[in-house]
Amino acid sequence: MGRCKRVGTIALLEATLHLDSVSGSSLGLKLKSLGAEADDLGILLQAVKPRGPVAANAEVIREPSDVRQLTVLLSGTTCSYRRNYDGGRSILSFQHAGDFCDLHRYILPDHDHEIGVQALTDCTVAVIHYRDMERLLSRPTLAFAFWRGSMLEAAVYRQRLTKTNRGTALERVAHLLCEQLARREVVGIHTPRLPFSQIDVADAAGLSVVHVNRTIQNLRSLGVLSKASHIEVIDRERLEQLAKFDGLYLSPLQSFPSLGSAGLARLSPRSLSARVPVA
Amino acid sequence: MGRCKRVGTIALLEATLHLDSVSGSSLGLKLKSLGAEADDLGILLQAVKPRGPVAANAEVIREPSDVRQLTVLLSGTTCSYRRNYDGGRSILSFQHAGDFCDLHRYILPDHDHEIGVQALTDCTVAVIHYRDMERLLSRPTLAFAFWRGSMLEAAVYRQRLTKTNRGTALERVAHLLCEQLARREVVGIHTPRLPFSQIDVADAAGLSVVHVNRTIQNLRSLGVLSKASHIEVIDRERLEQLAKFDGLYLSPLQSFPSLGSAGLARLSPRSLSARVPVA
DNA sequence: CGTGCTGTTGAGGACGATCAATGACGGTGG
DNA sequence: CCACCGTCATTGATCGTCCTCAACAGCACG
Repeated sequence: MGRCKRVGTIALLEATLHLDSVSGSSLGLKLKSLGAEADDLGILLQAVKPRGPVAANAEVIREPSDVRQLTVLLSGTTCSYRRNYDGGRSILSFQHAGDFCDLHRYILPDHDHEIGVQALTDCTVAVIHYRDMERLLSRPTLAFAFWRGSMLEAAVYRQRLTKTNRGTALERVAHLLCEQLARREVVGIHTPRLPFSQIDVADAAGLSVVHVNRTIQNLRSLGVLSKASHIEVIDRERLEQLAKFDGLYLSPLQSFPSLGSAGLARLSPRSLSARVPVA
Repeated sequence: MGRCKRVGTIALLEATLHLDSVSGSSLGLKLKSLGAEADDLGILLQAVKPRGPVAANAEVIREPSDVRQLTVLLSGTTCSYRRNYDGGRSILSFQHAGDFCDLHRYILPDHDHEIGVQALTDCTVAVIHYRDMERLLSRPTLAFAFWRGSMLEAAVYRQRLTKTNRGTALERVAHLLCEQLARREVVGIHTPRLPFSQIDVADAAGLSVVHVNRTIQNLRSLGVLSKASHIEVIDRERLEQLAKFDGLYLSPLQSFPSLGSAGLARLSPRSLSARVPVA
């Protein structure tokens, strides 16, 4: 798998493309985390066309005509969301530097046209035209990287599904924050401060703003978040405890000894539903 | 994209592989719905090795040693689930004939080892060894079909996320049922009866069994479900109304006129969260 | 004819939604 | 410089959906 072939060469390639080295290296780190090799990055970056800045709160994918291209986030933070019938916003996931904003509609047609992408901070974005994708995908390792990207997205949704359905408000919020911290680290962002408003958190966690506020105050009084008016994690370990967070699902390549589902013995039929304390 | 090249040839190929034609054609239908061509099906079916029956309530993926192969469901219904800390079962999704049970761990290593697959009815399954996958994936249309499969899975999760977070119990349950009906139709299953217990529905919808029971009784009194002790939809249209169901996200290939996000004008910043009645 | 699983019903309680109002902050224009 | 405005954060009070606990009925199974 793609070893660390020195970030320098990547930054160099990016520089030739007028991508600033910081954001570019986020894209590079992201792709390496998906198993792309150093050669792939060069090829890919040739296809990445800068598209300039997007102001906070603006839509990243503007109109249907953006359809024939893939949008990639170079810096800043965005969210993909959907409107629910009553006009509310449901945030499906966040994107950080290096993430693709609309990979979901490259292969599937725009059935998910109802999904929007909104900038949460000032951002810079770039695009890859669909006609260039074929060339990129002809490289197996790169094709696999894209596929992995899709599956990672699915894994994130899965995780959210389980944490969201059951679980208290505190767990949901804590888990959401943990996930973002972990995903940002993958692309080289290590700040403890997250660029979300409480409204964003509410829409992502499926809670009311009021209750998110109270939950955050709770986290603050526990010494997990700073007292500042923004969201800043100061005791990450405790946060992960509270969230019962296990970041394994976010690292696509790290293999580890097959521990299997050893503990999960055959239990009686559907009574699986019952709260059987795991052996 | 993949026209209907006559199901007969598919059935023939399956027969030579000792796959019964009914279940085989589910797999065929599924793959065609993902854009695979008739030629692809032949190639694929050569790699599909029958693995025999699985009794209701048993685990489909038995142990870690099943890791180097993909499991595909030929007949019956299964669910993929995860245990949450308290021993409860969270159902992530259902599989019907033709669906892959563990595609999620082909490209990603078994980070999601904690995901189990349980038979809800008597099933027959087959496997594709990973070593055969490379050959399959060398065919672009087939590789795309697999990728589409992953993305479709993600789309299902997305939909569940929005319907599950917000939305009443009745909506959640109704939507769940609608989704299964639609997905079963894709693979040629048109019966109005669904092979789930109320416990399964509860674990999938993130509700307590008691409340699911009351919700189902509600649906029965509305004339949507039959009074029988199993789950049988007798007024599907009404069910889809109640669920606000739009099955578009389940049909990966059907393209349609770009209707874009016309109605969603640029609104003021994050107040998107507010219940702005959609213009 | 018990045993186990699923389905059903009742009562009480908790978590989180909703409604309403206020404070803090930054930007804009007079 | 200050009044005005919009956005976000915060607080209190009330209400409803859904959870939990508990018990029982029907049914298949041995």
